[in-house]
Parts: sequence; C-alpha cells; structure tokens
Amino acid sequence: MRHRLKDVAERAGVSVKTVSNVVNGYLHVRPDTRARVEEAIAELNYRPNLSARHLRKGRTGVIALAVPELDIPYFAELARYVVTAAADFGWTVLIDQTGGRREQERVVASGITDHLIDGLIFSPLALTADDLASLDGTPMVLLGERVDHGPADRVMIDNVAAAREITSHLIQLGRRRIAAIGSQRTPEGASARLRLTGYADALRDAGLGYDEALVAPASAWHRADGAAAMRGLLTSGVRPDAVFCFNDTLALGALRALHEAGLRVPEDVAVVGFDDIEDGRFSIPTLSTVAPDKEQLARLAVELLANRLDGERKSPAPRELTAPYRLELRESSQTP
Amino acid sequence: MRHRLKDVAERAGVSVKTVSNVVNGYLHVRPDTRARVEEAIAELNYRPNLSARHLRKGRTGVIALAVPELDIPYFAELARYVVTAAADFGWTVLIDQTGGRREQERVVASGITDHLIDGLIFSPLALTADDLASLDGTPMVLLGERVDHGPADRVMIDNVAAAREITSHLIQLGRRRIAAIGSQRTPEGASARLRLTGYADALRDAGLGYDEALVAPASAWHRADGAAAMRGLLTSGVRPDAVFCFNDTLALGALRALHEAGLRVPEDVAVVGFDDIEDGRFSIPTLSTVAPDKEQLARLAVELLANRLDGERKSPAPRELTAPYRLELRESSQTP
DNA sequence: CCCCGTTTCTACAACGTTGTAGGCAACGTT
DNA sequence: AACGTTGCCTACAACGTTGTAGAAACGGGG
Repeated sequence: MRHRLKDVAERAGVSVKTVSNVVNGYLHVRPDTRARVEEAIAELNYRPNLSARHLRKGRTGVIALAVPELDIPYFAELARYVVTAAADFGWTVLIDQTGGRREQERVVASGITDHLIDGLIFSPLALTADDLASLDGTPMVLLGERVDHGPADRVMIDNVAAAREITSHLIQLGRRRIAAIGSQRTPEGASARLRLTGYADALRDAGLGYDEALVAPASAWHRADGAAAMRGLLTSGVRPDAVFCFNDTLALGALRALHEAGLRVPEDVAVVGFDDIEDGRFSIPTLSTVAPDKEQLARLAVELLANRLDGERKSPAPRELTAPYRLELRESSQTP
Repeated sequence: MRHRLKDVAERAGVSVKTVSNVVNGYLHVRPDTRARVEEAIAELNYRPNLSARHLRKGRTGVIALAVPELDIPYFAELARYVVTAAADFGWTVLIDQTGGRREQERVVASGITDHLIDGLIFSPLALTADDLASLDGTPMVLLGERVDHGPADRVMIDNVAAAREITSHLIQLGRRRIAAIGSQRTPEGASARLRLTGYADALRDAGLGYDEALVAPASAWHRADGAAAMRGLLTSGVRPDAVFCFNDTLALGALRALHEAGLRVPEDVAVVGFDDIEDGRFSIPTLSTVAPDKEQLARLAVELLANRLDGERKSPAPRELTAPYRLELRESSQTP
C-alpha cells in the first residue's frame, strides 16, 4: 500500500535517484522523463518517507514549541501564531506542554529534542540558567521574559515599560489606591517581578507611595487565582480604587470577584490586565489591557531560530529581540 | 557533539549491537558489560537518533492531533487532555491547525501524515466522506460529531440528547420563547444540525412550537458571532426569554450583547451554552452549559488509536464510542 | 569427557532516502 | 576532427538504527 522511490522508479523505468531528483525539483531532468516519473508518482500515490529523508539529510523539518499550558489562552494564541510563522519556513511544529514544571521542562529541552526536532521555541517558567547551559546545543529560542537564563536567543516585550504605562493610565484616571495582583516570590516569577517593577516605577513617578498591602500575590495566574486575590484585597480593608492584574486571566477572575462583592467596574474599581486575550474583548465589562504584538513575537522567534539553524556552526552571539506592544483601553478602565 | 551507537560501542569496547541491546533493555547482557555500556552512554550523553530508529522500526512514536483552531478554548482544552493521554502510551503529539478549511484538512490527513506519524486524531469540520475514503489508511480516529464521514473510528458525545436535555432545563424554568444561536446550513455544520435537532425535540416534547424566527445562524462560533446573532434576535423583535447557544463562546458573546442591550441574565433572558470551557466558570454571570467529559473523550480517542495501530493488519470494523456529559447549571440559567 | 542447550555477544544486512562521482550523449568551439 | 562543456542520467555509499543468524563461551547431564 505504501510505496517507495524504488517502486516509482521501476514503474517509470528510471533509476531511483532520478525519481528522487524529480521529487526534489532538481533542474536537469528531461521534460518527458519528468512527466513519466510524475505520472508514476501519481498512480502509486507515492509520499516520501520523512524519517528516511531526515536521517539522510540530518534535518527533520520539525521544530518544537514548548509552553507551560495550552489551555491558558495567551499560550494558545501564541501557539497559533508560531504554527503559522513556522509554516512559512516549511516547518511543522510539535507542541509540548511542560506544565511549567522544571523536570518536564528539562525533559523537553534535552530529551524529546533528540534528533526528532531541528530546534526549539521555549517559554520556560521554572528552568534555570544551569539547566540551559547543560544542553547539548539544540538550537533554541526563548520566548518570554525570564531574565536570568544566561546567554540564549530570546524574544520578549519590554515588560517593565508596559506595566509602567498601564499603571500610569490608571493614575491619569485619578485613581490613587492602585492595587496589583499576581506578584510572585519564587524564582519562576520573572514576569511578575518585571511587571511589579513597572508598577512601582509608575507610582513613584506620580509621587504615590508604594503600599505593600495593596500588592496581592498569586501563585498561579488562572482566573480562580485572580478571583481569590481580589476577594482577599476586598476583605483586608485596603479599599483599592483600581487594580493592575499581571495577566488577563487574573483580571477576569478579579472582575468576577468584584461583581460578587457588588462593586461596579470601572466606577468603583478600575481593572486592567496584561496579554490581550480574546476573552477580554467580550467580558463584562470589556477589559483594558497591555496588548503584546503576539504575531510579531512569534515571527521573530521563528526567524531567530532559522538564523540559528543556518549559522549553527558559527554560533554567533546570542541575540535578544523586542516586540512591540500597545495599550488596549476598554470599558474596565474608562468612565463611560 | 552528538554521538552515535558506534561512539558508545568504541568507548565501552563492545559491538554496536550490544549497545543497542542495552539501550533497548535486552535481557541477556552480562551485568558488568551492561554497566560499562551505561557508563559510556552517560559519559557521552548519548541519545538515540529517533529518525534512524523509526526508519528501521517502521514506527515513529509520534501521533498527530488536528484541530480547526488552537485558540478556540474547547480545542485547546481537548488538546491538553490528548497530550496527557498520549503520554501514557509513550507517544509524542504533533498538533496541527487546519483552520477548518477542507484543503488544509486534506493536507493534514494525507500529506503531513507521511511516515512522520503513526496515527492521527482528527477533529474535522469540512472534510467529506470521500476525502476520508481516499486516504491510504493512516490509522485515524475522528473526534467530534460529524455524522456523514462514513466508516471510521470515532469518539463523540450524544449531541442530540445533550441539546435536548439543556433545552428542557430552560423549559422547566418556565421559559417559553427559547431562541437558538449557532445554526448552520453548510455541510460543515454537523454539530449544529445535531444540536438543533435536540433543541427542536425538546420543544416538541413540551408541546411548544418551533419558531424559525427564534433560530439564529452563526457561520463561525466565536464570541463575535454570538454577540452579532444575539443583537440580531433582539432587534428583530422576537423577544426571547431564553437562549440556547450551540457553544460557550457564542454564549459569552450573547451575554455581552444582552448586557449592552440592558437586559438582565437570567432574569430577563436565560442563557446556556455547550462545551464547558473555563471562561464560563468566571463570566458574569457564570454560564450554564453542557459539559462533555473531555478527559474521557481524549482518553477514548487515544485508546482507539492504540487498538487500531496494534491490530492494523486485521483492520477490524470501525468502532464508535460515546463519552459521557453532564449539565453544569450556573447563574446564567438559575433565578437567584 | 562429550554433547547439547543456554547465555552472551558479534557481523551483516536492511529500513528509504540523498550526496557524490562519474558515464554517456549532444553540442559548440577551436 | 579533436576538444571541452553541458545536460541527463545512473551506481554506489552513507545517514544510525535494529532484526536475523550465528559464533563463542559456559555449564550441566549423560
């Protein structure tokens, strides 16, 4: 049922290599020979065996994308763009979930890699710089904001500036007791640290004090965590008039908690998030947020990986690229 | 940098095959030989070349999951469960996006398949029975409710019964003008047809008439489509007191449109959806929905595929399995 | 002490592909 | 007419792995 070059060659009355040449678009094949081969290919419904091709060529045409969780909307949207961008390079994308667990991230970074993929685009949460250093040199691009990974190609957005900008927006609305949800003390919390820095910077710029009581931690960044953190803030008596949530799912959870508490958004409390996931465009109220250019992030990551693959031998210095972002101001922070 | 069996063999002073035997856990290897080989493997950080192994073995250890869009939460959640279930069988999952386009679905079903993957789990939207029949027989399991695919292994939930049950729930609330959002006339709309059937059945059971004006089509099932359809219903003057949306994203869009129109949910209009995506547990109000057992769906699909791979030669009759579902009743259909 | 079965290991071939080297015509140039 | 050049094609080897067949060493029963 499944045919090989040899079968096509016999049917077309040429050598195996000639068929290979036709399949690969080699120039010097007589038109009638080419036609005969193509006919045989069609008749047998021949498809190349990629394992064999890749064994021979040393490349597999597959890259992996490793993300913590696929059902976090931000990563799902990112995955979509990466798959699209990779297709432009003729690559297939193998998607891995690490669950954000260091052990699984190490497995993905070293194990799964084995000869099955040409390169890796990686959004690590828990991986340490040491882990990365111990890798055999599978070409890899980091996608995200972990700061302490040591030398590696990387694509990100300026988290500090973005966080500062959206916090300033809240200040310009006249809010003065601005809470933050999503801080993390663990080493995994690099995004959290950067966004917290931007938040604190904006407060300082405006001459507002930084109040520890207004900063709520969230170990994970799911809706449930955002709701819990918001409830905590409300019962603690700090009475915020605005909340900067470190991602959109946290913000959606916070909206829910505010709703349950009978508070109006944005009249009583303004809410902003980070990531610009689709849910935020349809939530009640719609969610103001930092919108990273995900398409650009994905495209840059794929291009960096392509460069790394081509120049593999030369191993140029690691590059860091920054993708743009913009503020997407919607109902949750606009007085109607 | 990257080593082969041969390198390990030379270092350990044994034959290539002995190293292979150690790697594959072959029994008859003397303990001290095994130890020596394992030491060499560790020293060289040897990893098998999967392309070569698979070329030799005829299996790749990779299965593909093809879904229309990864950033549709339902598919993202499903993908997560499939990846997890596949891991139990030692499989890596390659995720493909088809965009629901027939052409891309054909490519995935026949092209990408080529020797790179052992099998395929497929949520087709646009693929026809003819397309499927023309495939070479890559082991495949369909995941979803398309009815006219011809013989193929398949996993699904009973859409008609589920739609009927949740519609009946609305009727039991005392609602009488129950709209439906998401109907489709295209051949792709198999899920839509089944859910519409269940909706109509429930109305008939209750002695309520089926009113064409209460059924709103939606070409895609995104939030924006749900919002648009709901606005259409509201301006058409049919004044529904409940809406059954054929999936949760439609329902979230509908909630948004109702909010904009100043209508209260569930007091003025009750809303229910289908799929039980995470957003619905935190929306305002929280969303009543049909909750398919996604974990079970994924597990059954992977198991069917495993069976199909083992018994490939025998090619048993296609099997259809049904996963359970339950109603998840939340605020959007409960009078507080 | 020989025979036979088991354990341990090895050599070889093959999976399907493509790069390399080279052969044979046909052509244009000296 | 001899020459190099180009176009077209083929044979062979190699990518790294594992199945097969079988050799060598070993041990136990006659």
